[in-house]
Amino acid sequence: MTNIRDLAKMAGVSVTTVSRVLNNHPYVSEEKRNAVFDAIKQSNYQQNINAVHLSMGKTFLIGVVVPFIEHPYFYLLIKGMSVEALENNYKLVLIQTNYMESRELEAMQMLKQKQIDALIICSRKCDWQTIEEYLPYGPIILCEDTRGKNVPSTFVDHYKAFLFAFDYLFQKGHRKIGYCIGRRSGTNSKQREMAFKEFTANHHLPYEHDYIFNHCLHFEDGEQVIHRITQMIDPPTALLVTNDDVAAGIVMCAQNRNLSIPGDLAIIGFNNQPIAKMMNITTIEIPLVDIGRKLFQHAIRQNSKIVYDEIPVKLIERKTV
Amino acid sequence: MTNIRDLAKMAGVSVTTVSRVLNNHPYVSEEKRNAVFDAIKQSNYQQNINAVHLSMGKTFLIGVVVPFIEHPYFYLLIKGMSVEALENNYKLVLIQTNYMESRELEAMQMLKQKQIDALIICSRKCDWQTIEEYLPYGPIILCEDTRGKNVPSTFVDHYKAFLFAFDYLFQKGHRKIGYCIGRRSGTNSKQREMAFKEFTANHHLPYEHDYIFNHCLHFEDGEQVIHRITQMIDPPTALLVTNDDVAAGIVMCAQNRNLSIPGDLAIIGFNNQPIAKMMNITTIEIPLVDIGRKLFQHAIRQNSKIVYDEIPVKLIERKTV
DNA sequence: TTGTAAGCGTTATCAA
DNA sequence: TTGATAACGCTTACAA
Repeated sequence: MTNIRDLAKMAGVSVTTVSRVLNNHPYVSEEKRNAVFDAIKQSNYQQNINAVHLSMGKTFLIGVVVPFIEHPYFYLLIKGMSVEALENNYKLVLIQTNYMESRELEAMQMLKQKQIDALIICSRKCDWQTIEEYLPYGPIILCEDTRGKNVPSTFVDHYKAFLFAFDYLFQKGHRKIGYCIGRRSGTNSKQREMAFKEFTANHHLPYEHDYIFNHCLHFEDGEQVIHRITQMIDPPTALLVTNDDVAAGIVMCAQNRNLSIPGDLAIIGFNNQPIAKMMNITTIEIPLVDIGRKLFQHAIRQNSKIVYDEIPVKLIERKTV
Repeated sequence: MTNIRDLAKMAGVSVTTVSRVLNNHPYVSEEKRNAVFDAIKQSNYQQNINAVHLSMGKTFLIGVVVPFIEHPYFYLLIKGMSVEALENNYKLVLIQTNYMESRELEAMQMLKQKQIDALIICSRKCDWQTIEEYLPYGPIILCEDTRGKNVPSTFVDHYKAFLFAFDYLFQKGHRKIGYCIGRRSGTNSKQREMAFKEFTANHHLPYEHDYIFNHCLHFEDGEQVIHRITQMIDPPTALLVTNDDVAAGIVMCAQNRNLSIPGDLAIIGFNNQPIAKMMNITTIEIPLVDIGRKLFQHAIRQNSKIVYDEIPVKLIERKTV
């Protein structure tokens, strides 16, 4: 492997001059520039990017922490980041945690070790304190409401969104409303639970634990929901479902069981994924790809001013309410 | 930032000794080892991993080329790779190409520049020659049949799989069989087309171009398929669908249009995704997560012997044929 | 406009 | 068991 020094020798110039040519810096005579180019061609030279990184203290790598990838919430976020990464000449390093804290720590370790320039945490298990501990080592961006904390974020106010959706259903006459989430202990889900408490309290409705359906991630999880509902003595008449795949699964299963939607059960999905459009599911649009892009932009932003980027959501009325 | 030299000074030992302690090498007295540990604690020292990489000529990063991530074929492959990456202490660098050749080249450039130790190409646009050109710079692994070529791979013989599925449908009495694919120009789809030609020729059936449905990637694409079929004068009576999401979409749409499945239209999906089980779709199981793992193993395998890793598939009979 | 030389933070060789 | 010191391949003051 020929290196920059060999190149300099071949071209009869200094290493600095080669470096200037390589990086398109000014102050190189046409003559020498060409000499360098010739040498590059002859030698089939290739920069060792690690050396560049070591020298510059930067890798153009952004770490992305996700629990898993096989879920629209995460792969749509990643999709958005990918677009932005491409445009800014960065690459994404994927860190799949499966919600194991040790892997989240590993990711932060990478930041500390300077293997990545910044870290985007899409969802986490670890506590706030841990994150703060790693803050000095580089930008950490979160996809959750961090207002009041010293970490930039792009997020949806799920408390607000849920309250809005509950009210909408209430106006439509529903009094027994439940919801489906992926992971009860998540930060976002805690906000949703707060909204649920607030809503039921405001309207003097009972706070029904049974109306909360956990572990709803994919289309096929809709089956469990319908199954449980049909077994209930006093089932909910409306459901907020935090992703459209699950909503679609619910709608499909309901059909098979002759449960009328929205007659017997009203459904509001989330995300406005293509499947919601196709199946005519009323949904709350969350621009996940866009959120991914913005998360990434935070990650590479130079100015150290912390930005909390709340993303508004929008109700798309279709046929399931 | 304190570095290894500072550490050496603090501990009153040489840089070499510090390095030995850091890497758990033998030949360090307990006394000096402890001195180093103390220094590490006091200084809050953190290795700069880029320096390590430069020195070792290795990054423990594996590049993964996918056109996009929001598709089970790709996210399940990635999922498998992630598992393996974790176990072997590697990280995955995601390169989303959207089938732009320039991005594929960029990925191979990363290999040449030694930013990644190996490259896994899950699907590609570029031609074979381009890949061969980059072969000298590091391991490139493909997820397609590379037998006879000098590149390791893990793959499904889609020619064989299709032929098998066609025969199965033929035995069930079908004479008008079509299929749905994601991208007609892909290597795998070309194999499938060959199988289709072979099958129709063998059984003296007409080779119907109309029976090939392109651009079928997601659940919602099933709608188009059903739409086109209902418009046909002489529609197929059975369909091979290269992914279960699309198969599910087809089944669901058919229900809505009072098309009986399998009465009017038999369906065989691919992958055996959870949705296929839930919707009782007959499918050809392809262990994508496993394939992802094996692809990764090739990528980090030391021995230079080229391995072609054909993965067998399995018919899962359910209710759509 | 050019070049020398000092980093960047490690690992690895070799002599002691 | 230890430690100088030379790589690794690049960028960037600073001097000329």
